[in-house]
Amino acid sequence: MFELDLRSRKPIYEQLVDRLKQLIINNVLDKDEKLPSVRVLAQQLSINPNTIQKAYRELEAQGYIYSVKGKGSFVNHIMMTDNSAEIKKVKEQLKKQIAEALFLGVTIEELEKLITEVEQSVTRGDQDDSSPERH
Amino acid sequence: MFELDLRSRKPIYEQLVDRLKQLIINNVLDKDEKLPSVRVLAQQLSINPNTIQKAYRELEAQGYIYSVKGKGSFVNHIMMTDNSAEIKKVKEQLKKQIAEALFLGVTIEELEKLITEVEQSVTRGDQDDSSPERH
DNA sequence: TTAACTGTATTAATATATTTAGTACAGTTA
DNA sequence: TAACTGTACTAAATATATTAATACAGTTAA
Repeated sequence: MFELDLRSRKPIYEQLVDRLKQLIINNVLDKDEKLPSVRVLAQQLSINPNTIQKAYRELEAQGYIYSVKGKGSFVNHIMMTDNSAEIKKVKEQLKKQIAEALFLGVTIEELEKLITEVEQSVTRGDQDDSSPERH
Repeated sequence: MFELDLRSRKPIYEQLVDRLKQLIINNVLDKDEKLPSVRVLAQQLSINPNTIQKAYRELEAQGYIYSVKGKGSFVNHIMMTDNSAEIKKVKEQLKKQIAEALFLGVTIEELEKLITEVEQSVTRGDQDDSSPERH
């Protein structure tokens, strides 16, 4: 499904969270799409199932996925969840990164170009009303 | 000088790096301004000098400060260093954060407003030609 | 020159965080 | 029923961060 850097200073479960977020954000994974089970993904990546579970738990806490016992873990309809806390976080982080970029010599024009690029690369995923029952 | 969260999941030395970067980026610390010595800052913050040293080493590697044995550590003229690698990093990080923000519902207008806000908050520091000798 | 400062390096011990391993339980699906 | 799913828990192993103590070399000012 994707590659990990087992030698990275960044914990594996964090890499997993980041990578899965990317896939969800860029609509590579559709709404309600089933993620690999913790055991299957663990085997594919040759890491412990507990590590996958930790990543999935974090993604669920942040509202990106939801899990149903016995069924699996699925991509969430993000708008259904309260993500105001996440928005605040990402905005604060963005301000720091923007300040750093400006300091390093990146121009405002370049920053605006980045926004345009990202916005165009994010293709909208179609809506789909058939969702797994959540209990 | 500033406060740290010793209970945070984020390592102390990383908090130090981030905080000092902020101060440098926002011109709270002027070019060639002397930072507290590793021992003094360690005492002020009640942490080990080695942890300060680790943060300073990282800041030096990223080009934000330079250190002279026997003299001290000083804020760098960032433009004198090759920061293209740092620029590439921060741009990549920004793209991820922008994608996440858009996904969470932040509008492009809000993103552009963020840039304006940051740009206005960063007051330009005056140039100063008297620098410590680097050897 | 001396005393007190500076950065830097190294080793060892400790503390904390991450990952693995193994097991168990409950719900789902065919 | 058999094989899947998420979830929880404890224990052990591993990796990382932090502290502690010491040492060495360059700088500064008395």
